[in-house]
Amino acid sequence: MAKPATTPRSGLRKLPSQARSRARVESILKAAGALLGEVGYDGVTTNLIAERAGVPVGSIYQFFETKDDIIAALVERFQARIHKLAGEELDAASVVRDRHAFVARLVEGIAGIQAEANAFVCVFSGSQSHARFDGLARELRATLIGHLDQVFSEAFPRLPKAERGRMLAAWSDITGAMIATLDRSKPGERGKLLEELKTILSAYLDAKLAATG
Amino acid sequence: MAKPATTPRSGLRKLPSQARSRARVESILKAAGALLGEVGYDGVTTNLIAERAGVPVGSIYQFFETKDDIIAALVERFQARIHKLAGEELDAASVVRDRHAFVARLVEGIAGIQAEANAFVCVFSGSQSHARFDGLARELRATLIGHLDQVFSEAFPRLPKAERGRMLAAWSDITGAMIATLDRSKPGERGKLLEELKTILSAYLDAKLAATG
DNA sequence: GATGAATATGAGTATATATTCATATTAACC
DNA sequence: GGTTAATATGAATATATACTCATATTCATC
Repeated sequence: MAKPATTPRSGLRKLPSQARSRARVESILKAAGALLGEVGYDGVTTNLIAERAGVPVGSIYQFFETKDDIIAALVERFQARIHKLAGEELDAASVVRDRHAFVARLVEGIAGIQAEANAFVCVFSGSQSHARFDGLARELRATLIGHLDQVFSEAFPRLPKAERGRMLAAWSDITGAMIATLDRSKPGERGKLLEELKTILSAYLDAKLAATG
Repeated sequence: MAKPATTPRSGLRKLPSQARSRARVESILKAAGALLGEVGYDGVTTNLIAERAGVPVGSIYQFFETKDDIIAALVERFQARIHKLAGEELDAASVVRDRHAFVARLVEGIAGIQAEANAFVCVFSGSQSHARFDGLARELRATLIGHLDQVFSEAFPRLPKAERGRMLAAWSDITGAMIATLDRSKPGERGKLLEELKTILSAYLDAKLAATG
């Protein structure tokens, strides 16, 4: 009775096996991601998500145990994207070759999945308000900062470890703040804000490197 | 009966006339500001504030109409500080003279009132989740960004207005994000994080100016 | 087209949290 | 020290929101 009919994976209460339900799960995730950007984590209610997704509340709980599991599913996708970026485009050699291009690819990569990025922001910078996100936030840190830390330590061996850590923490904070702004920006501004974020991170990186030689 | 005994001002339901109650209002504000940094706006409950302040819940409502009025009172103090900074230390001449020192004074000025700064962050970057903060957020923008905008337009006339606007918006986002991190940092890290914030804002400003000549 | 499994539905429940209010205590002033 | 206004107190109330569940519908497979 409480046993799910299909083996649960990936934070889903049960795997949607029919096309109909798979589409529903997608619409729920999409609605939740968009709403996160618009009204923030605590502004998001299950009823809001359901309404936006065009499904009744009950359907949400057909596939997700809790509201937070929706966020968690989005974060999982975010992490998958980071892994993909890491494997394909963001290695030590490419930072050394052209660090501004590296920053640009990172920014574009994250901004390319706005709904998931909104979940990242909510968990990453909101974990202090919601203890249940602690574990997820740690994972996120390991995924994003951990990878960059490795790349940078290889690319810039003269930059002390502590400095690198502070810089990457700040990078994440800055990126998170701008992602949030991005989501509320007018369509025409979006591109300019992305350029702004690239400028900020690049200038900051340059300054850190200049300070250490 | 509903009429307050003293003329209400400054968001307070009634002015505390005795020393005892004035101290209570202070302890409530202090507790609320600290908790904002620790657990965020939605993590703050009136019971938590009361407990931390060492007063019963009822006492909060003796002086504040709603929970948000506590935040509003903190924001008011934040604005007062900005006005003070603006009048005394942050004018166009001083940016032109030494813009890194200007940034440093701004950062120190804001970081010097952590409890109030936490309220600033909560209203400034949280207004999307809480419509009731819309007006307050607009005021904050006018106070902080408005002043800097004026100073910068005088100091750097070659920087286009739109660029200036984007930069100041980003400045606020960055500062907000770092303030939040600051509050959760270990005591020993605080100073270094403040330096980091100065580095970021300075490097960004330099980059913008370099791009425009 | 019949049968069981998957999915849909939304009114109803449980819980958390802001706010009140009736009552008790303390200060101020004559 | 008596009187009134200010303040204190926290159990009780109102409300919002996450989540459930009994029932209805749709899908897959024969």
